[in-house]
Amino acid sequence: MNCMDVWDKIVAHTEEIILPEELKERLARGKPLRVKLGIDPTAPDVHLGWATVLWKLRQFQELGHTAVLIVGDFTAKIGDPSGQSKTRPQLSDEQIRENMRHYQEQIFKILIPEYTEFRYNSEWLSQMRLDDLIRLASKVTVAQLLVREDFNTRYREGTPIALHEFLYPVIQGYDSVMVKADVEIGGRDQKFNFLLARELQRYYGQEPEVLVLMPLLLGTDGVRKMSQSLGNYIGISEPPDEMYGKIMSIPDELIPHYYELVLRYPKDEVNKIAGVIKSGKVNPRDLKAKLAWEVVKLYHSEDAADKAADRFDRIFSKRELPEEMPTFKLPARKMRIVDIIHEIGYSGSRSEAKRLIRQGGVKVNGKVVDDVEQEIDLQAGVVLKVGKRKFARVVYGGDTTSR
RNA sequence: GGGCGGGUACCCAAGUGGCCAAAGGGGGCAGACUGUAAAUCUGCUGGCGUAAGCCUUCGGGGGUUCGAAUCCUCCCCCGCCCA
Repeated sequence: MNCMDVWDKIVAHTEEIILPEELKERLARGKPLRVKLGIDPTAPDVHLGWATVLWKLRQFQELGHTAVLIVGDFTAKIGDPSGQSKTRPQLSDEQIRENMRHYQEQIFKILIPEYTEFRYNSEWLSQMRLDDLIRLASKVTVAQLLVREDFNTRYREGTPIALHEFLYPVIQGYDSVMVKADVEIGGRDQKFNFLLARELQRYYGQEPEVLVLMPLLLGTDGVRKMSQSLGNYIGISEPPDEMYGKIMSIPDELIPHYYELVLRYPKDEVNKIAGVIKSGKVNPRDLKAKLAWEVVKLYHSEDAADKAADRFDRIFSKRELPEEMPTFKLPARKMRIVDIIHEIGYSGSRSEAKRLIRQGGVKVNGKVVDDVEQEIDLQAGVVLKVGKRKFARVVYGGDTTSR
């Protein structure tokens, strides 16, 4: 692989690199680079959007560079002292450990463990003294911070901005200083924070890190970026059926976008796909099914992908029953339909179950049951469908409940 | 420290004594239509109850009243302006 190949590979699928010459220059030195990636331990699910960043990081690893993962445990332990933000809950050591265990399981589906270094930022932040912090803070002006879009709009709209929120980007930048990052990688929404890191590194006499900014993947709603807190995400560890189903439900316009960012297809192929969709020659559904299949294959297996596709077609295209469904054993021979639904956990409350029944969303053995009071004979076992996608086999069988 | 404006359900937001479990929108769920897409239409959207109804919810505590999201009072929190 010659230099040009390497460079093309690195640039592929990135949104922006700041500055490319600096990166070229550093790569040319032939020494392993330290590539920083910040991790928020409060959001432990790796989703497809985040995965695009991880794949880019993996490329660096394949080229012999080191991934330096900074776990933001310090800030996670503080939480959001003003209590304003639900996305920044306060976590205990225990929870952080638990989240990180879960996180690593997923992350190493993509990253190479031997080239991955984990650092917890409490390591240096908990040692920091107030005078250190003030000195650090003096390097950044409020005007500078107000440039950041979300701060800016909140300021203009008069919604509160707590002082510590201003501090977070500064602290994040300080992390870069502490690990002497050569490169920092992340979504393009991190640009502001990353630029600040460069300035701080310069202040501490370090060569500023190169920024590798990745495009943001749109979530299943097709409008906002994929994010755990917005609930529009597809996790890389989700069961195959879920994953397949969620991908099938993305808006059509997103198909090329997903081929590009999730499957990392080269630009010209993505364009070809977009062209085919536009031409109307192919049912977008088929391209979406292919996409869903590929993604499940990527994160699970070919076999799992086949099964998921098959199940999907059965349930939604042919409107048949899935081959497999969970079985619940309930302790009574006859039960009211509301109670059954609630008992097997397919509704959050009895009222919700009633609602579903009244709206015709519940079927027993293929027949709509719209009477909340309807008693169901479980002696022989029944097949229950709740809403569009929940199925269960329910049978009388003592007091054990199992899936 | 002073003045003004605020805090309502998952989110935004109306409501200023009973007709308020609380308008409207968003989101979500369900149904129709479909390709579990989009768009559209319809319905539902605190809990318990077969139901009548009961219970909990309008920042928190006390109070007035037959009755409070609405009035009084104290407290907490936020924004703007002045210092």
